[in-house]
Amino acid sequence: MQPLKGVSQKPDEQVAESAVGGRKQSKNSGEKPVSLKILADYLGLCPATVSVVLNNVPGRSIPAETRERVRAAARKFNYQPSLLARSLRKQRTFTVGVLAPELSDGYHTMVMSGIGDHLMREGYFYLTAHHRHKPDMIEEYPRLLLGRGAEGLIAIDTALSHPLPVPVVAVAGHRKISGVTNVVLDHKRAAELSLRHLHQLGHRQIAFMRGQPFSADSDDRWKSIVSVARELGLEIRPELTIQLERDLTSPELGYPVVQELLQKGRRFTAIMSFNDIAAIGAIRALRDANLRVPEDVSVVGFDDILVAGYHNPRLTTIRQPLRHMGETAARILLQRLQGFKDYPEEFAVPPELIIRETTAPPNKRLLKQRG
Amino acid sequence: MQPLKGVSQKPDEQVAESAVGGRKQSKNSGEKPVSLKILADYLGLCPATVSVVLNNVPGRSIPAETRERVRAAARKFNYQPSLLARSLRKQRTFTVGVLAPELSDGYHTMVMSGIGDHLMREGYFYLTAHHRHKPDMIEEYPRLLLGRGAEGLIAIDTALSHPLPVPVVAVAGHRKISGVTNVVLDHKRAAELSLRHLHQLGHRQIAFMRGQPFSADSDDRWKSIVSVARELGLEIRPELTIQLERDLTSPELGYPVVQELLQKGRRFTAIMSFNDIAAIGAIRALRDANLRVPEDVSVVGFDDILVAGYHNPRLTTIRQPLRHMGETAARILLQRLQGFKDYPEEFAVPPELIIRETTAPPNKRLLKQRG
DNA sequence: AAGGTCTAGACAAACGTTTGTCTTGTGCGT
DNA sequence: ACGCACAAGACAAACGTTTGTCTAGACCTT
Repeated sequence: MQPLKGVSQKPDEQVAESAVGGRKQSKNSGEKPVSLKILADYLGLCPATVSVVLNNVPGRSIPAETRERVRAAARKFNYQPSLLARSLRKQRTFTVGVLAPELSDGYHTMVMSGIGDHLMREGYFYLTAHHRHKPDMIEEYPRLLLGRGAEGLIAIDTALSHPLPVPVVAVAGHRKISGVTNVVLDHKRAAELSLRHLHQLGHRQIAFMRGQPFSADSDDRWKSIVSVARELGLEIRPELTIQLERDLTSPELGYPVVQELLQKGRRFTAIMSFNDIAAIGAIRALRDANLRVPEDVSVVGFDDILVAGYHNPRLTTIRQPLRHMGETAARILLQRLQGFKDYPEEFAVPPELIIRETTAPPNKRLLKQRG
Repeated sequence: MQPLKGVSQKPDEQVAESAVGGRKQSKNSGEKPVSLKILADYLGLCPATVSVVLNNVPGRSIPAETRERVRAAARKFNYQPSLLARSLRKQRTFTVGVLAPELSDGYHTMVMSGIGDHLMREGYFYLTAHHRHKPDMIEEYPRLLLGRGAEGLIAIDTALSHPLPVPVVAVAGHRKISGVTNVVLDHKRAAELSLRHLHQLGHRQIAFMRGQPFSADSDDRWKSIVSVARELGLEIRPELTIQLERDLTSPELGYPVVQELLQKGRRFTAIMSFNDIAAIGAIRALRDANLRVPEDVSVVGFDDILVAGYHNPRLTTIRQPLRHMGETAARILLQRLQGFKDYPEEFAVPPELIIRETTAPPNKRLLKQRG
């Protein structure tokens, strides 16, 4: 018999046996993990056979007794196959890469949460990278993730610039790129819901926020608003249009721009914000100018991030089913990884209007006063 | 010359050259990534030599001309080494695992953000897993992550039950486990800051929230409060003590418990909440009972998650430097991975009192009325 | 008793790297 | 002309798996 490396000689040793049942993991703390080869040596078998047993490979004849012996040994030494080695051999890593601009704000994490749920449920792992909208990182990280074994990528709000050699699903990425499936909000529907809501309440003087140029959603959303406004016969006035520029995820994003609008003496009875965060900033600017929300000015947010419902007053907003979009993205990616060729180029998810406390009919009297 | 697999025969071919400079990545979309062996075949060298050049291994003599030839070829075929294979060979993956209960709420994502920043800066990747406080998952995922190649683990608010064979850093995990470094808040200091603040304002009838049993921080924080209260001569009354039970990350966590307190007619002028989310729920319950915050009841939160500053009224709270704690955790873990043996068992980070709008002197008149 | 079929498992190659050792050839000094 | 040092790179083993093929013996059939 060969000398064994790192493990006890005696198969029937009691001490080691109890280390499995009890909490004596600490015993194994410093030691290397047990490999197939070591296990095989211990059992007097060859590694291949052990592998076959442990993976229940069909079409191999191994007697039940041997199988049990192998499994017992695996338990005993707490054998964990090296997924690294397995991945190398099988050319499958069961790992995908997730790319996001940021990890700490509500939008992305909500999507990530949906992605994570689905991936873990399906037995996949994921590597995360964030790029803060920096183009060189957006260029570099996909490569790194692929090198690191990612079989596919999910990109959240990320402006991918060219095709990649693996399946990619983009959430809120709007460029059409070959090989990239886009999971997007149905922005037309979103614009309909929000504008119609304000219109029905009686608002006609509405201030609009356009998203930052680097945000993937900005363009589509704006086009939809323009289109729906036309349908409703609502005028979009340039002097009531705010262009966001700053890369912020705090309400400060919406505060100064609304403040400026007020200082210039513009008249409006409602604001359609680009997102909830900016809406909160806008509301603060309004309050600081002694305007009440919604009595004096109505505000509609966008996204329905967690904060929206907690805010005071609670925010009327367009809900993006973010978690669901994340799940959808993960699901589509996994389907594509499983060789499903017939995937959609775009997958639109319907938004929902959540009416809370920041919208009300316009205050005619006030409007007159301020003009 | 050997036949080459998958790449063009001619080294000087113009088309391939331009594929590197231009955006023609799409050409390579379906194909397998180029391996060292293929590259070597193409160059008429052996894989080892190519590896040596590309990694700038010192102590090897390769003429500059050959080196340049190799590098040119690598660029040309957009060679990306398989980190999988490299990891297997070098027994280093540059990957760590991150374990969290949840991905979508402010607390964990803020910590994750700090972790992610530091790890990426140092060239590490990380795999994430979330367990929703389910014990079997807390048991299983570390194993999986290790099998997947994680060299170390960071556990956020996770009740690890036993030592692991790799370095572990826990954020807000309070059990002392061998091999686990704890990054924790200085809870004693936190209790001092918040209680003293309320005490100085004049509050004597304070309702307290105790965290859920499964939350790692709950115990320590409570003990600190009890201890500081004693020092200040403040009485902690059982009928004003709320025990949180539900596993929620929404304000609903704090709403019903405070409502119940009010219905029972308890007198109090301030609430010390277990966290910001619960504080927001508490405030809502107070408002729904026609009590004003802070005029009638003061509320102190905990964590200073993003929402705290956005809320209306803006929340007075104890800031946990969450991002910083994440960074610290990552830094300690990396040090330990680099063989730094002399790591601390515990690393306490000081909190900060953020005074905003939810605390004010007590309303004596009201207190009398309600009694 | 010879041939055939099955069983139990060994063997070897492969995945894509890295790294220690070995070989070949060239140029040098004497 | 000889040995030597050094340059340039080949060779092989290893990391831990998986999987297709092969073999030795056992058992069965006629």
